Amino acid sequence: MTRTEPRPAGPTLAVVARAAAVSIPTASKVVNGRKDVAPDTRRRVTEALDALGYVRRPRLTPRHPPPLIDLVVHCLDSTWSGAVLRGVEEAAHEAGLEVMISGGLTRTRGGRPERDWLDRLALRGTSGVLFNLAELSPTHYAWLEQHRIPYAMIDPVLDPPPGVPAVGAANERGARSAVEHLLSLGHTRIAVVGGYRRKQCSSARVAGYRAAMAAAGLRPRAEYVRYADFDTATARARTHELFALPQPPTAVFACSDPMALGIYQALAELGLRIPQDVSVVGFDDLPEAEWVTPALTTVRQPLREMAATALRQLLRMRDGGAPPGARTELPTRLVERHSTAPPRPLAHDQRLGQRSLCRTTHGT
Amino acid sequence: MTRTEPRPAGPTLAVVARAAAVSIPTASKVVNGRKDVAPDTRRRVTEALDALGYVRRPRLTPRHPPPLIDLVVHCLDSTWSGAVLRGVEEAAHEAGLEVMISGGLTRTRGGRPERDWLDRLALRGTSGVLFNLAELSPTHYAWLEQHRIPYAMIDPVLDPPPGVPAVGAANERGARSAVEHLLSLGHTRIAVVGGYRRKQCSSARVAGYRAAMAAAGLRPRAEYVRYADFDTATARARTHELFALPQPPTAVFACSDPMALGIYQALAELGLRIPQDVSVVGFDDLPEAEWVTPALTTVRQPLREMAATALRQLLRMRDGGAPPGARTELPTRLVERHSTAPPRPLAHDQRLGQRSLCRTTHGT
DNA sequence: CTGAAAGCGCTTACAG
DNA sequence: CTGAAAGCGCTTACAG
Repeated sequence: MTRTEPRPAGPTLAVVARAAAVSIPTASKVVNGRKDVAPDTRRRVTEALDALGYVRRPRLTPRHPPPLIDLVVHCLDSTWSGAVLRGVEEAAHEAGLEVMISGGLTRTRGGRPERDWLDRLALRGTSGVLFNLAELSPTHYAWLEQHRIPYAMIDPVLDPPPGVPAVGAANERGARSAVEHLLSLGHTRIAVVGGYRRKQCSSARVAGYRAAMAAAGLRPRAEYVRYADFDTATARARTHELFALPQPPTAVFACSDPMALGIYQALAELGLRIPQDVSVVGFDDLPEAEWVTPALTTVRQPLREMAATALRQLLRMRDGGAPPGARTELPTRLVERHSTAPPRPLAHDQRLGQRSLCRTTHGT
Repeated sequence: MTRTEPRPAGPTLAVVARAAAVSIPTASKVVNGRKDVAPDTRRRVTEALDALGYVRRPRLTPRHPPPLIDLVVHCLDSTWSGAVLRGVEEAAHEAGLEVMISGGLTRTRGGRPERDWLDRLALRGTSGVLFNLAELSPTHYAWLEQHRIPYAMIDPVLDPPPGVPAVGAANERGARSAVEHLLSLGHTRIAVVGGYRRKQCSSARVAGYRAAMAAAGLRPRAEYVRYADFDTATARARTHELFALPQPPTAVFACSDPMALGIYQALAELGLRIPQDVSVVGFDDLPEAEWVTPALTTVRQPLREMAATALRQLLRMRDGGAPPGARTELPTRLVERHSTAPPRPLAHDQRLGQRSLCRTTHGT
């Protein structure tokens, strides 16, 4: 905890008023920018205010939450968070609010935020809380309701209770466009590396994959569908499994860019080239998609805008607006870069490792 | 600006006290965790507090700044800021403080922060302000002093007035280690791409380059020293200039990782391979150094620790500790990855573009 | 332990 | 325009 100790005391309004030779109410008017003050009086008071370094303390009552919103992120130094932070900060600035970074849920135990954090939040007040990628428990929701703290979710892992703003991307459609792109290139043996097996947010992308395959008359084999918990290292391991299959895929759709990076690593370890030997598509369009070689073709998720939208919805509700209907889905867009190409001719029937043999022959 | 309007009013202490059938002072004691309350009374009050969702408002006087610190960053979605944010947040959490993101200086005009931001900062109070990569004007310093707001600088562009904590990395030594590494590989035609020509922070790295060259008995040619304002695109342009020279370098030291990325781009455009044709060393060790191919050899700057250190120094001073002497410099470390190798034999005398001709011959 | 009384640092009518 | 008076939402002694 902070010290509440000595520290040079700033002057009170009374001191300023005395210095300017006016009453306290008059000084108060100047501080609050009221009009009914004579120019000369205003000048004298302003000077005293400046000279003494008066610091105004807003009165904080439950009716007047401080002009700030809380952003809860799990990991502060990911490029994901960077995009979200920027979107939130811009929208907050527009609304005259500042942004407090909350580590509360980061240091969660068993899904429960630190009691300290909750207490402090209630203590200082907030105009609202924005949860990024969060999975709140019923206890959280109850607590927020009880304290009448408005909140909203950015790309929630689970859908929040009805009436709570939740903004995500068009996961199913986005995934579909990724797979359709691979299909149009001529791939049929397309694998998918999903995020969490059971969570709705990532199952929508796998569903998009299935839908695109089905629309092309293809039934994806069970062994082509893997899950890697949105983790780079796990995706790398899954890729090794995929390419140890009797019939490895010719293309892989990763349900997130960080997982695509894991696929890149595994492919490099296997001596397979992207996109000549294997095509890879990601999902997110984080900055690393451009830094990697070859630059990653991926589905762009408008993170900044998602974050800004969530904040605006929160504010609208707080000000008495109607709650948004269901989850808001912002459109995605396929960004074609250099990680995809038509499949290698013989790849269908041969192990991909035996590259040198396949140069001239043609498969199916 | 925010609305200060209706909003469901939280209960006042008086309401809670009435509900618990105690006096206001007694309710106040419970809220403040005082000991002199009977257990049963405390229970009744606590229940009323919870049931009514009472939100405590700390009294904010100049003697009691809110338990929060402000972090001012220029760009929220860079990996640099991510590292700094994380370091600050961790150190702040340790100290029981929360972190407010300030866009104030981001939206600066002519070096002056928005008046709005300054006013608001004074209004709500802060335990201190941390400036990241900032260049403050005398006006800023005066304002901060007048309002008795403690502050510190993380990797300042210009050194702040004496007595103000400033934490950076050992720029000169770090740069020297980068160039010594290239020297030890056998390079002699080593170019440097610096940040800002006139700013102290980046000139220290160029000085390190010169020192290492001099120690090896080499005098760097003037045309091998370029400046690119810490900008990727500019670094790319400078690289094209460098390799249009009659005698292009065999290695380039970039004074930041983002500039190294620009060098990568230019080299790819020129058909030059890293590290076979040209070696590249960066400075920072941001995440992208690992994502790029080949992985970048670079000088690691402990950003998280720099940020945490700046915060701790600020807090120590606020609590009456002695100001740190001069700028604090944290040690750097060369991280060897895959962007450096010995120079190509003939590279000294031939244009690097003519690769195929040089395979078997040997130069100086 | 409890709470009436006084005080703090304002702000809000409102009389002049 | 100005400021005495009343009020707000507490907290701080302190008497019982």
